[in-house]
Amino acid sequence: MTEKMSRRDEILQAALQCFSEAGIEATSIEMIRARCGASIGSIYHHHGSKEGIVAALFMQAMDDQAARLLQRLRKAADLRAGVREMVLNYVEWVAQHKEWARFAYAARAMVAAGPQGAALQERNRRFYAEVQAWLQAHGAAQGLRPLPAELVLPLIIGPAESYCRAWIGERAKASPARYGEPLADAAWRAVAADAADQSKSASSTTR
Amino acid sequence: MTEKMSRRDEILQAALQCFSEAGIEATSIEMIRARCGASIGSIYHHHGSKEGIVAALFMQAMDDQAARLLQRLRKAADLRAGVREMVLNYVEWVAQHKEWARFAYAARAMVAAGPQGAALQERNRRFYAEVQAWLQAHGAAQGLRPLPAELVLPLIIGPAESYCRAWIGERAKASPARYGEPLADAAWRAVAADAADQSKSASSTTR
Amino acid sequence: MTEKMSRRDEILQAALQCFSEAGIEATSIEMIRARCGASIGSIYHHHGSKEGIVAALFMQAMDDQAARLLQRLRKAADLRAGVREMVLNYVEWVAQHKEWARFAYAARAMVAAGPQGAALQERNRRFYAEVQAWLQAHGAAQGLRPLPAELVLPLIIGPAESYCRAWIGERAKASPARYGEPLADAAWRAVAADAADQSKSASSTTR
Amino acid sequence: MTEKMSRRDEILQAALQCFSEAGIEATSIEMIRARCGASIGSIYHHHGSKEGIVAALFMQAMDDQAARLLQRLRKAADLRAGVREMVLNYVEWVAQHKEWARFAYAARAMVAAGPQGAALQERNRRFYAEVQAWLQAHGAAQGLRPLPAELVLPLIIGPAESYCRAWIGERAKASPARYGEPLADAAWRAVAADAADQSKSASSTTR
DNA sequence: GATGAATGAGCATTCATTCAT
DNA sequence: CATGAATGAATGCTCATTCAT
Repeated sequence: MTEKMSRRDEILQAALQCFSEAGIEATSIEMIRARCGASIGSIYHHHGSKEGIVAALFMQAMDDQAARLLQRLRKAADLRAGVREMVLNYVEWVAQHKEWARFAYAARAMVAAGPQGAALQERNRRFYAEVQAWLQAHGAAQGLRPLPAELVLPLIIGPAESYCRAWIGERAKASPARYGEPLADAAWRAVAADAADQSKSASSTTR
Repeated sequence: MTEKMSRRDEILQAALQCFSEAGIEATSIEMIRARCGASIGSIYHHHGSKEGIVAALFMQAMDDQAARLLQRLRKAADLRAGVREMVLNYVEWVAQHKEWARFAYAARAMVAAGPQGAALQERNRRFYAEVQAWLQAHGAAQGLRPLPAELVLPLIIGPAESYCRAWIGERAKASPARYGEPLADAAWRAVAADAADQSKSASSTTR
Repeated sequence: MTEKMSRRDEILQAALQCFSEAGIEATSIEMIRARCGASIGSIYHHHGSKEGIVAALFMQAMDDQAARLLQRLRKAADLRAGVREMVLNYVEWVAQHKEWARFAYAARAMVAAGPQGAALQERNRRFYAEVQAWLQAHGAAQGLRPLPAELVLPLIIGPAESYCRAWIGERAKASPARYGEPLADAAWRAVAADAADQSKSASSTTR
Repeated sequence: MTEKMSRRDEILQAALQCFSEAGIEATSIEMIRARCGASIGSIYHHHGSKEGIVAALFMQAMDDQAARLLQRLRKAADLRAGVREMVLNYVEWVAQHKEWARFAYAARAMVAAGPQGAALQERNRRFYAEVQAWLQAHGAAQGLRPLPAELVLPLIIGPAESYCRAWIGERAKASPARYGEPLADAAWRAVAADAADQSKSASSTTR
């Protein structure tokens, strides 16, 4: 399994480790080369530039996270379960990919400002649309309190993200995976419609 | 007002603008020099290194934000009001200091990893202790639901931070200041004890 | 001859000329680059640092001098001839390589204090051991007066070195090569056993 | 005694320690300032430039050494005693002033190349003239073997200098002061007229 | 005599990238 | 596809020196 990785992916993995240890800017191509054993020329052949490596790793991270979420949403019964999956998926992904997550937090601004910025924007647009579609299809109109659209995801993911950043930065000890449930509960309380309506909407998403 | 600024502070202001426009790594000392008119030697005389400039600006940001919050907390009547002030202070500070906030988000990891890392940690420790003390003094034991301590601040600030980061990164349009109330409400719902207990504890916090 | 020199050696030759003309500290990488036509990157590619250039040049000088001496010693018939070769080899090498010698006098302290210091010490240890072995094999026990071991080489080479330094520093006019014989005679008088024993030991060293 | 040192001399002593520890080029004015407590302005007031400090320290060293030698020569009975004093004075001075000696070896080239170069040359000329005069006055014409003038001092001092340099560079362990007598004996053998004449000339310097 | 903020030319070194083999 | 020598612009930083107070 691990034995068969393409040269291209070996380079990405070496780069990820370097980025995580030293930071993106402080990592030189030479450091990546020393780690994966490839030649400088080979690295450029496969990725074009340092920025290309960063963008590829970042896009892979976003895609991996999104694919897992959409899969989990498909199995979620109702709105509350869906919100729960969003939070759990987030904390579990970060907990399972600490280095990759550290890199992703640091790389977003860089990728957004680079030549892949437009592609990233488009990717995000599509992903958010899918999530919105799922929410609407599961009764968001009644189940969620009326909120500015751009506030919904921050309310759901914000606390999880905030804790994960603290964990990544060694300012919090416990793995985010341990706090999935309380974070999911809080997310639901943050966005759910008033208590009176919640039981109704949660039980009958079709209406 | 602007007329009377020390050479030291002129340098910091010029650096902040450069950092915000080009990013910290992409800003050279020469760019800062060109902006504030000081000599390279003077910059080093006052700040020692580029890292020293970053650390000074970051510490000032943290201190400014913390000082404002502690002042507002002094006027907050009860637990709910205190939580609200935390959120409002956060979004308002970011809205009023967009460049400084952008810089702060980018600089934290750098400062934490640098020679000022220990000083930052100690500063944070003291600040969190003050906030915790305020919360305890205002009935957190009954008014807040039982939660891991390291989760409380992420739950309160997380959504605000998440939205602010989106705004800073031009992924959200409206000023965070406009969403203070809904974010404060959500924060309260995330951490408040169950409705039944809330009225009790809220009324009993005043003494 | 000059046509076929590796880029690495071209850089060393250019550096030697710069060091000799301006001094080691006063020579900048840019000066070396201008002289040999290589790029800055190429210089660093081949030598790692300015200190690396100095160390390489110094080690080459020591090796060149040592190799020549050991070759001459092989042809020396007896103890007196060997001492004579040591002195002659020293003054002739300096006379033939004035720039290299000037550099070597200036560089020793620097190399000894640098990362190559240990390598230099080991190299010297081996060289002195070879010389001592030659002396012992040629009857040093009887032919030389009893002297502290660490005094033998200073007694033999000291006057030659002292004069060479004066010549290099333009405080003496005549080429050291012209004074080989009187310096060799003096060296022998300095270390040879008393006259009565000298003839004996000198005649018995041949086998 | 030590309590009463002029600010000027305090600076020189601090500079000497810095030079000895870090090397002349690697010592900055700031390092000297930190060591002696004077201000940068004060250092420049007293010595004009870094080169001025080096020149002052070097000239003091030469003067100190020369004054001590001339005093000892006044008490020397004959030629051999004079040669002995030259060697003993040299090794004892170095042994007693290790830092100063280390500095002097490193500084000579620098001072000779600087604006004080002419002054140094003139100083040396006068000193050598005095030594030559003493030698002539004590029968050098008969007592010393016929040698090129520029070889006499290297022959006398060379071995001592060579050993002292090794000691300063930590390549020899024993204090040069311990080897005064063997070095003085060797010096005499190196320059003295043939054995037959030696007793004569040594016993009757006036003829 | 003393002070130390200000100056700015100059330096060693790094590093992403290219390209001939 | 792979290699690694070559490139050279750009950077953070040092440090001797000046000068107004």
